[in-house]
Amino acid sequence: MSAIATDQHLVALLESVKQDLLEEMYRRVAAAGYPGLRPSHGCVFRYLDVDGSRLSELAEKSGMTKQAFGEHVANVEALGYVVRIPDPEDGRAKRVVPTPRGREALILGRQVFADLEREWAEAIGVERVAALRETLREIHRLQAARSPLPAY
Amino acid sequence: MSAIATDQHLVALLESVKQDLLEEMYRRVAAAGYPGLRPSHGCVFRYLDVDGSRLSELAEKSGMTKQAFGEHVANVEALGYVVRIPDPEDGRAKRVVPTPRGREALILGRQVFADLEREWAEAIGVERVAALRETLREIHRLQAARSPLPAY
DNA sequence: CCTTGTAGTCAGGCTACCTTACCAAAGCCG
DNA sequence: CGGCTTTGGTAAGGTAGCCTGACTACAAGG
Repeated sequence: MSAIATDQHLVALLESVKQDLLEEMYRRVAAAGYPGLRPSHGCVFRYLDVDGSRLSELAEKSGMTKQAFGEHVANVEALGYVVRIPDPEDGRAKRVVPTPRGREALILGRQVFADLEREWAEAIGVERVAALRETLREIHRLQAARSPLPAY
Repeated sequence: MSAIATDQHLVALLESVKQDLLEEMYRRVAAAGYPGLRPSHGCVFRYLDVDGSRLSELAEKSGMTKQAFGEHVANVEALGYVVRIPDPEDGRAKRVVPTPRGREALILGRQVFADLEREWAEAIGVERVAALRETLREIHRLQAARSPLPAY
């Protein structure tokens, strides 16, 4: 729903940079020997404890339904990066646990994000990258304050 | 695929702010009497000329297939914001033309984006919003230079 | 004309979500 | 203890937003 100068459209810019970040990350992770991972798998790893976590706990943190989340876990499991084991403390529950390879990929992924940000800082200045993050956070706070969350 | 401090994760921040922008925009447009529009309809309006445009032209500018684009046009047409009329100059082609209401919504949408940015500027400073845009553009250029486009 | 190219549609498929309905174990609670 | 409710997870089916491949209708050049 906009605009003459599309290369300058904030929505497009935000989307592009997000895409750039994700693509570059998964490109490097794949190149390092951990192929098959897609952006949507990020939700599995994002909050995943190295010792494993409850499925529904991860789903809730990700803001997804258990079903949707469970599907991603199944995919990532099929790729060999995690396994689902019965929770010894609760017969209903299952723990999502990274395999050794999964743990490596997890750590590498986080590393790559840090690397990328460092590279950007070298290219355009540490303070500008910091300012980017800070500005984004402030705008988000501002906007969140404006539209009260859907009543909970 | 990350990270401890998730509120600070750049990917999440970029996504959040993009969402904020889109949601607030469509909220205001709907509140102003133009309901039913969704973010995915943006592609129809984004490059739409006030006098109408060719479907395939819009599709190409949007980086989508004609089929996918055509579906969005059909949706937006069902909402009464555009019509598809045969192109008088080419019997194969059709022109996507905004209805009067569509034209109003189109202009309002662009207005709202400008308003929002101005409001942000008032809240956190003009130069910071400008810096945000500029930094995003630079990072995108940097990253685009790094990964050469899929050979064309 | 007849061939080749272009504009748009139709059919079908995939991914990433959702809702509704269910099962099975856990946790009260009388 | 036996039943009721809650909770963890799965199953089935649906939707939005994209894709590819196959097709039709018209255009345009020999």
